[in-house]
Amino acid sequence: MNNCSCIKNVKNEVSMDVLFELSEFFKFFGDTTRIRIIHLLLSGEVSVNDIAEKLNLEQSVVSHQLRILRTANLVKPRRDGRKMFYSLDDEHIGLIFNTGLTHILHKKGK
Amino acid sequence: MNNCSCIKNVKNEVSMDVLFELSEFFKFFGDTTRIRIIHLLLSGEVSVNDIAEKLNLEQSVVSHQLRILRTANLVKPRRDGRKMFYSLDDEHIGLIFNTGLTHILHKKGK
DNA sequence: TTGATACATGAACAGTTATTCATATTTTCA
DNA sequence: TGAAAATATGAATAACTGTTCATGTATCAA
Repeated sequence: MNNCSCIKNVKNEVSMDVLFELSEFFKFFGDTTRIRIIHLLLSGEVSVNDIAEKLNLEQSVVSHQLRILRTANLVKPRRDGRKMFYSLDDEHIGLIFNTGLTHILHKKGK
Repeated sequence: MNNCSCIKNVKNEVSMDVLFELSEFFKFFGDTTRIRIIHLLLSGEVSVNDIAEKLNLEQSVVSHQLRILRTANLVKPRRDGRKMFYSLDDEHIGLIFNTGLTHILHKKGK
């Protein structure tokens, strides 16, 4: 056998780096404001002001959270005049959202 | 039409309560220690001391995090003598873990 | 250019949370 | 019963995070 660490990446083995990134990734979904924004963007792109109005949040709060989501490449901006439209930037986001949602609804169901 | 709030639960509509619970739920995955514990338990039940040893964590840290996961019904304990074996308590946990993992690996892939 | 609109950002504050250390509880075995 | 092993818990601390408030930047229209 070989005890080189390169060989260690067998099936089901996940490096600590990946586990760290994974927890960092889930953190983005672990905030009410962000999850509400993500949920809203699931149905298409929305401007910053519209997000704030529809979610009844201050514009500053929305901008701050959008910056976090944008830095993480979860949302992407598009400028149109003075407005900024944000939309989800990753195909996985909806999947993860719905997987969690299914869990919650299933739990409430019984 | 009927404006009773009961009728409001149309497709794609999620109440703020559920969105709040959803974010609370994702928080459990948003910590490195907990995600490492969850990952370890994916392959079966493990005792507290074994978790601490395999993850190189203090026993106290593991117990504290296990309590959080236990309170949230994400893990369940089983006593055997003086040992406590913990295992995942919900079929969805592995699914959510893997959905996130797929995202991370896919992101690193390109 | 000036004013107004839309958005971004920085600093400060408050609330939350994970870890550490000490100690308590539970079970087994001599 | 007493000691040891395995785990749980409480309090304190330090670090992190979201919101607020004030202000800065960019774009358009007159």
